[in-house]
Amino acid sequence: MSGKLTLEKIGELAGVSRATVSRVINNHPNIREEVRQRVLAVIATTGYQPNQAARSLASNRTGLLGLVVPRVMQTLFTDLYYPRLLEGVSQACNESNYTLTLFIFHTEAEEQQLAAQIMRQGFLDGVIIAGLHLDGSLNQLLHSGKPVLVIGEPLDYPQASFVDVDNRAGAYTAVSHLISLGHRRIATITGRLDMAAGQQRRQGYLDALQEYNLPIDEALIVAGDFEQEKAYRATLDMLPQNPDAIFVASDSMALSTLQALADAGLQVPEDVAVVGFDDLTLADTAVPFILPPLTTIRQPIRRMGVLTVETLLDIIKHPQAPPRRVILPTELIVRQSCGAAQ
Amino acid sequence: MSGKLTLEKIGELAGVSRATVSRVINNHPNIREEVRQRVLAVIATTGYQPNQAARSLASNRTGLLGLVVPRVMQTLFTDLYYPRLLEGVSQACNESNYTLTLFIFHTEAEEQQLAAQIMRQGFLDGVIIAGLHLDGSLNQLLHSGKPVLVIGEPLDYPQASFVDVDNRAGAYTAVSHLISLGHRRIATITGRLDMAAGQQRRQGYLDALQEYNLPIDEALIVAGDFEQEKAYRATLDMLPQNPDAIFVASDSMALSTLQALADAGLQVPEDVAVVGFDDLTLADTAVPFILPPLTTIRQPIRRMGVLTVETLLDIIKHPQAPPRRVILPTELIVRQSCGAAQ
DNA sequence: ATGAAAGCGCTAACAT
DNA sequence: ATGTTAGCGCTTTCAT
Repeated sequence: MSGKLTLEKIGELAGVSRATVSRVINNHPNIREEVRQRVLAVIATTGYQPNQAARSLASNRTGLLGLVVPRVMQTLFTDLYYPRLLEGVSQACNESNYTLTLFIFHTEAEEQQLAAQIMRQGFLDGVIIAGLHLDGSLNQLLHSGKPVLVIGEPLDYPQASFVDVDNRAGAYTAVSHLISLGHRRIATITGRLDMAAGQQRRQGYLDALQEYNLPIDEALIVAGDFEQEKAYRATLDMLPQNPDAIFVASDSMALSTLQALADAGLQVPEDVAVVGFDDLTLADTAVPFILPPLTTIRQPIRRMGVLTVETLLDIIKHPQAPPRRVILPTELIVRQSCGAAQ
Repeated sequence: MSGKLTLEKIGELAGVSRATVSRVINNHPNIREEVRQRVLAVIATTGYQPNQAARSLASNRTGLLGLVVPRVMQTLFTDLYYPRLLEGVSQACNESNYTLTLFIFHTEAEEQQLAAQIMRQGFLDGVIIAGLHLDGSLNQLLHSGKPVLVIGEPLDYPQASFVDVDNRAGAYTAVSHLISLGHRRIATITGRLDMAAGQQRRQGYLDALQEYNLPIDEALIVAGDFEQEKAYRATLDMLPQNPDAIFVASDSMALSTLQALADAGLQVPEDVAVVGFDDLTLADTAVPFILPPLTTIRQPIRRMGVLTVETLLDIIKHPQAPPRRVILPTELIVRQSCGAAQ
């Protein structure tokens, strides 16, 4: 090995110009097969790897995608939502030869500083924002001209491209299921109503009741804000209304609801049926000690990660096309808490 | 705004050469304060951001750190180990102005392909490998000359720099605790013995017994391999030996042990005391339905992430120094499964 | 303390 | 189908 390996050197060894080597590497057409093989052979034997920085500088593409996890979403790092999302995102990046960069904001100062960095020209080819919120420095990103995709419909930015699950339909399915099991006084613990997920899950609940001509009782609609403590309290406070079933807008809250019901001496599903939303760890068999196992609406989180990358790459390829709105279906997972399982 | 913002343009606007602007940006000494202020003002008003690719090409540094999660470790993405590690790593990267890139291997093909990419010159300033295993393409990385740090002591590469917790001492503490509670027939479900964590936790168990002059009974040492199913079976198979306590080498296995004990009609901690290792979700209060809450050895996972980055940056700065061996202490978390809590 | 100028290694437009 | 060449935007000697 003599010195650093560059395109020039490879060309020299293969008896061609550096431009030809570049073409071979980038799979250009119009290369004689024989030459291509010769060049590839030299590359293989030398172990040559192109210099990414030089490449980016010349081509104005970096092959880097950013995944941004805003500060407000941090609490969510306590369940497996992000790990699963990350798996999907990572896999799709691998498959499309992009490298994933990760930005997790811990403080507001970080958010400020990193937002600038993220928008830097010639640094990221595209950005995924996992959970947008108004109050950050991130909204600038949406106007920066850089390809951006948001996970979770951002209510305040109707122009933004996003990927989300069909929260309304999921909630509708959950509540319809409870109705089909004979329940009539169905309550709901709602999520944050300033987020699309919270709003739409509530709407799905309302739609289902309406569809089956059941009365809508405001006393049965209580706020949980996606927080466990609030859900626990809300459940206890609402119990005097004698619900025979509860649709809880997230599994994490549903756990607290189960706890509250247990503390109130009620049996699930005998006294009150419960359906959650998300199908995160808590609900599935990885933790076998939850009694009773939670019937829930499964989000295809991993798939969402994959689609996010694919959609973002499409945006990068066609920057002028109108905003993308990708909405994935959910799935009802029947376990014991609804009383349907035998 | 006229055209693209470059060093040249900033220099023009500030009435200096581009070299001076570069010096200001990179905090070189020997810049007149007045000039520095003038340049900084122009940068601020124009919103100029240096082009990272150009920077990297000229300086041979990218500001990119890689975190590699090998394929074999994938199963571990079912608990919160990696999310917590990621938080620490990410935070430390933010603080030191490095950008984190994430590589999760899903298939062997991916591992092959990405390993080459990761080693590429001028791409990553340093690499963290979270869980090394022999059979991958990753061992090449250790010989590539690139700064590499491994999380978890790699048994097969004594020369590698690593960060790990003190597994032996942690296990020793766990078992000593059980002994101090009066237990004498203490069993252990071991982890994978081809990993340092598995070996050392087993060793800590042995050391504690020896220290207190308790007999070592091979029938009480059973293999769980860090797998829940194996742990479940191992527990049931070993019960005829009448242990009065069990030290389980991971919380995830400990859950299966609790399940097995429950299925065998035994009470914890009354009939058998249990202590786990890791202090992941399963053990803490985020999931309030586990009965009984698990006494365990807490790993400072997040802190490990932070230290990993700091150590790696130190390796980057002093490449010639001898390999780093960073070992963090663990902590006994007493809950109900050991019988010590009132 | 500042400027001039030589690359860093690659891509892509142009030429042949 | 391949070679020549002009940058890409920055850092970093080397002058002054």
